[in-house]
Amino acid sequence: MDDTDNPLLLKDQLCFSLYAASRSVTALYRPMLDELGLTYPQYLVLLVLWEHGTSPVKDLGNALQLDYGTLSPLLKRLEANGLVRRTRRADDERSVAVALTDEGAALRDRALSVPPVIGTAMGLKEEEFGVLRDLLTRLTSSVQAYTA
Amino acid sequence: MDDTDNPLLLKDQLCFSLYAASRSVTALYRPMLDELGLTYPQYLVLLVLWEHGTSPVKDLGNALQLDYGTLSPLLKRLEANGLVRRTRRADDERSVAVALTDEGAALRDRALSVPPVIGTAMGLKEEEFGVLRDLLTRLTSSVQAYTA
DNA sequence: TCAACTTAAGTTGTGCACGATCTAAGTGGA
DNA sequence: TCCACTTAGATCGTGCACAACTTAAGTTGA
Repeated sequence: MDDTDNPLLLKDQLCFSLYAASRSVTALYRPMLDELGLTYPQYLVLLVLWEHGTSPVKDLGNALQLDYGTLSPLLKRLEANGLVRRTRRADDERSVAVALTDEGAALRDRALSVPPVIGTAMGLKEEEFGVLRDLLTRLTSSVQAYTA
Repeated sequence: MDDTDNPLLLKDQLCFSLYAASRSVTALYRPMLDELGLTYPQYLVLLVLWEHGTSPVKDLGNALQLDYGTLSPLLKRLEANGLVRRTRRADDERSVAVALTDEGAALRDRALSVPPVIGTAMGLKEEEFGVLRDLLTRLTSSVQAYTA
């Protein structure tokens, strides 16, 4: 078998580079987020809340591309840990508003120390960050357009 | 708060682009792998076996950067589905050799139709694939060097 | 030789992801 | 009005990921 004609070589698979990179970055976050009592997806939810304030579960799902099956139990854990509060909206009883508690809002200050460490560990040049983010964003929207 | 000084904006986080891209690509694979009766991590294990033949669990773990806690049950499911066979090595009873069954080996032919579809759906230019894969590979090794 | 150590693998528990299913609340048209 | 439909969210089951722990086999040095 001629390797140059083999489309199933692991090292050539972009999908595997992506999968491995994503897990390695999550692993990089883990010890720092442990100190904050957060998992990586929980951290992402808080990023949205710190940025946009109280949001319905649906908006969190849109922002992070996660469904209720993932978010409902995750938010329940965040609530159990005292970082958010969930309340049914009065004007639409179907909707649940997720709000930061004082403790959840205060955690933002401690989280500010995280991104610089991540950036350093990634070891890319300044302009490479932009190139990579742009390629990933285009890849994702192309794939999602194809799936839809 | 001035957005340009906010290091916690979701859309600026490379880590989120990575996380979202990885999940979207896995979702792209899902319907095609469903037809083969595989999950995405199972597909990756088979890529290694198709390429290298019978391998100890340890080597699979090294190739895919997965630990025994992930691989042991995954391999048990692949074996239950008749795609691989696990046998203790005679020369070192600690090691378990994972071999393809005839059925597992035959699945390769059907898997050959998958990569072209994935490539099309990603919608990147020819040279962008290489750039992206290279950036991701460097990112991963830099992050892993930092973690170690 | 045999106790200390290392290595390969498995097990358990927690927390994502996601498909499938369910419920309850809101909406719209004949 | 009221029935079909849609929407927001929760729940359940399966399969990763990964940390922590356990077991059994192999290795090594005093």
